[in-house]
Amino acid sequence: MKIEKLIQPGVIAALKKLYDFEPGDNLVQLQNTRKDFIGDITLVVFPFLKYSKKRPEDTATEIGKYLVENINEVKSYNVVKGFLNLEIDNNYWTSEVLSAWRDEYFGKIVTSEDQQELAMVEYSSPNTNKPLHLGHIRNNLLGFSISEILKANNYQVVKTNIVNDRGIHICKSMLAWQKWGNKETPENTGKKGDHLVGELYVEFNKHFKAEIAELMNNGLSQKEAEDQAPSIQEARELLRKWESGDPEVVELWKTMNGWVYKGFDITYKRLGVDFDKIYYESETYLVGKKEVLRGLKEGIFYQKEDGSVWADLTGEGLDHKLLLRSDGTSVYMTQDIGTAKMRFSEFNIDKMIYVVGNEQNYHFQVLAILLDKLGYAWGKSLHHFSYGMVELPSGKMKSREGKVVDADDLMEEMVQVARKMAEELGKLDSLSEEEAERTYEMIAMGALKYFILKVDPKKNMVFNPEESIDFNGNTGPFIQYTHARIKSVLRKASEKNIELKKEINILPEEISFKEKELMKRITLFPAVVKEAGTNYSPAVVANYCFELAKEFNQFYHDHPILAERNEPTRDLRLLISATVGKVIKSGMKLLGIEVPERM
RNA sequence: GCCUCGGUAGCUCAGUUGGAUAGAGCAACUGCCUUCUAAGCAGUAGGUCAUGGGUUCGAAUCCCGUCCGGGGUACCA
Repeated sequence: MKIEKLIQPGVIAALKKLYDFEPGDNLVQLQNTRKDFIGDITLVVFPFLKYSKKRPEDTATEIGKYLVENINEVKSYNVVKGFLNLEIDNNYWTSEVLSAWRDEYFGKIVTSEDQQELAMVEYSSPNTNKPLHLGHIRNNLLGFSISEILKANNYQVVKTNIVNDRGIHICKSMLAWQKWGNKETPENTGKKGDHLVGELYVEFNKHFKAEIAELMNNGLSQKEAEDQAPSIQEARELLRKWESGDPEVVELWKTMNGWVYKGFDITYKRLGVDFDKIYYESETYLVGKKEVLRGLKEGIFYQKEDGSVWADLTGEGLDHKLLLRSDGTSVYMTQDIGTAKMRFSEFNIDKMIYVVGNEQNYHFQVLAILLDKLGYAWGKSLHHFSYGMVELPSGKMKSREGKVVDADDLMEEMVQVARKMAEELGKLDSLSEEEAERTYEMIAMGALKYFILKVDPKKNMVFNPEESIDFNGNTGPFIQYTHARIKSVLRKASEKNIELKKEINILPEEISFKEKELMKRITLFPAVVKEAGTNYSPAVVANYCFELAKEFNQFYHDHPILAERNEPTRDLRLLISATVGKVIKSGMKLLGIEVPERM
């Protein structure tokens, strides 16, 4: 039982008895006692003063006395100003840790399948004209992690990806291949497919930019130049041909997208993310178009004289939104409407979550309204999991200029650093080469993932490519290392035939401050998982894991475990160690981070 | 212009529904491996929580103004 659940009713009863006052739950403010004071949990009594009509100290004392007399687990109290610090009996903490250790699902809420809601999480959603970069990494890691967190909060989760496989951006790469590609393929160059296509995209922009400059020299405005440059005209022509099903163009499109998918698969695999269902824009945009036309027919939308279709959102305090261009082609929004329709007809979705950058807040605000207007009850309930940008010290990444941190390069560098570091420390000498490689990979990904996920998703973050991501301090490897240490102790324990006991018979007064701190920290895990789910925040889990690992390392430093002579103490320390290891492992799993047995 | 999000130590970030003396890590400096893994532990130093008001027992947190920055407001995605 959670400690708050134990104390809260007692406080309410105390207030009723002492002051004949019944507070709402939110008036009873319980918080963990700060380290500088004695106690485990603290009640803030200021809100009760107007009912007690007494000084804060006296009010606190009266309530404290009542709680000690009426709740077994409350051992003692002390009062500092308006804060009532309660000390909880140590037996409570040991029994909580014991049940955490025994509970296979500790921290998770799991019921039978028919009681679970279905959440669909869309993430990644790449364009197929360039390789994945650090921004995509944040997206993928957040999407994967939030899926794991939702599962731990009793959701059935369908991970989905909408691949933006059609449109003008692909045609730019296709055109570049036709004109300047020299018949290069991944096979004849050995290049990764998505990288090859990405190079072509940059190539296109190089020519495009030069053409614009020339046209502007000839007196055109920037806007006119951008519209009339031969490259863009040709790319548009390719798009028209694609839409009309020109076999040659469609063939090239299929081939180049195929290259890209092969490349993406490698990146996704190394990153450790996957999908249960993949949608392709080329298969959903026509559905969207149909929906928009239906909306037009039913008078939900309107058409301008040039043929373009719009939604009037002024009633919602927004602007007018384009849904179909004057030439009848669809825009981003059109496709998202189609995708949503397909998803909801295919799955019984209770909660739809879009993991998409905050630059698209407006887009999703509009999408929700449009779906609602089109008559879908679920429209309003979609959730845009909006996350901040990854920036370089010099500012935003720009893929058009090739100014990006490439996902594959970054992962490879991380592994190299991890390998070098492990070799210098001589840590993995006892492992086979294969196991060592696997561990470098695990540590490198741990460092990268933790670096990204420990930051509040809502906030922008800065990545400095000049400084490699740390492996010491508040990092993934620090937490992984803690786990490996614990595993090492457990291995040694079983070598010595020291078993984890089912009961702990330690005298409460023999429990040290740090031991108790650790036990308290362990019991917090379920609340952390829940909070992470409610707030869509892997960062909450990440920071918890760090605190837990840090406290364990402090404990480990000056508490002998196996060497401890007093058996009950040894048993408790071993139990704490094992449970911390278990919690670290499942916490890190929620972040998509594996933990090694040795490192 | 309008909408929106943000500004916490030199740097990267935490900071629960408003609570006690604002915390970590990195970088700098100093100690600790004959003992269960030193990718660790302990310590020193580092702050006008952008800024000015307001709300109250109490504000980094809530409200208003100002300054600075990001994003959006496209027949781009």
